[in-house]
Amino acid sequence: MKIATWNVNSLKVRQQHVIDWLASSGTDVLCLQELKLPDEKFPRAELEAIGYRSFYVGQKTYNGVAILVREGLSVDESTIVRNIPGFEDPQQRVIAATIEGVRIISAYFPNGQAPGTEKFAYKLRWLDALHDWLTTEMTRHPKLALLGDYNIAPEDRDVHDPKAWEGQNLVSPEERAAFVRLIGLGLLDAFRQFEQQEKIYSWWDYRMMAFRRNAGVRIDHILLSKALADICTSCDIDKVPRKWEQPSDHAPVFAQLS
DNA sequence: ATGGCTTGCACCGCAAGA
Repeated sequence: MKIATWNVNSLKVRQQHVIDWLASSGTDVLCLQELKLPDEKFPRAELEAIGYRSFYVGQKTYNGVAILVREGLSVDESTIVRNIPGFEDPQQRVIAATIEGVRIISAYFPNGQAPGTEKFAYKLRWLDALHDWLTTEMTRHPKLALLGDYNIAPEDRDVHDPKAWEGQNLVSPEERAAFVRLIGLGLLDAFRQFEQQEKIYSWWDYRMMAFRRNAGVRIDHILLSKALADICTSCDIDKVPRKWEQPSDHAPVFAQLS
């Protein structure tokens, strides 16, 4: 099973990119973030036409997450969870589904704006709530994958210019500590389970020709429980869609399970 | 130098992203 995550920055604008990438990559399960559309505008029929079922929770203008599943894979509708249980939040950032016995979670972590702001405090509260919920999820589902836009670059090697970024949003000690706490639940960063080239990133600013300069950060991740990490044979970031016309500022991250 | 694009909303310039 090939699983992937992609922040599309508007599914309305990127609908054809998603369809093209699904076809070229052979992905079985694709987690999407930043749909930026309400549920009634989700392109369910268009994705069904190319052989994918959609599970999603959206809202107007902001946020919104989905899981696209190749037809033929077993999904029990009763396993679908939207949002973090017990965490009151009008922002739609989480959807989970059990697919072929694998717990798949698609998550759009808050951006946080900057340390010290109210949005940053919300990010930390949200990270706490995610951690607490995952504690239970991990015991219920030994085979668990947390995919999404984490808005956290875990280490300096995940940042093109660590000096310039030091202490800033996405790399601050508080955010990195939260990432380490997730790892502490028994999750492994799929990307780091393999030999990787240096300076591999998943997001580049639209401005300042950041992509051409490879001035990026690695903030989109696939975390796997031990049972899944044991059967994971590769994890990579596909930069190609970032070169397409009118691209998302994020590139898809994908992993092959057995 | 805190901008530089891109998107959505709404109809103009602003919020938000990271």
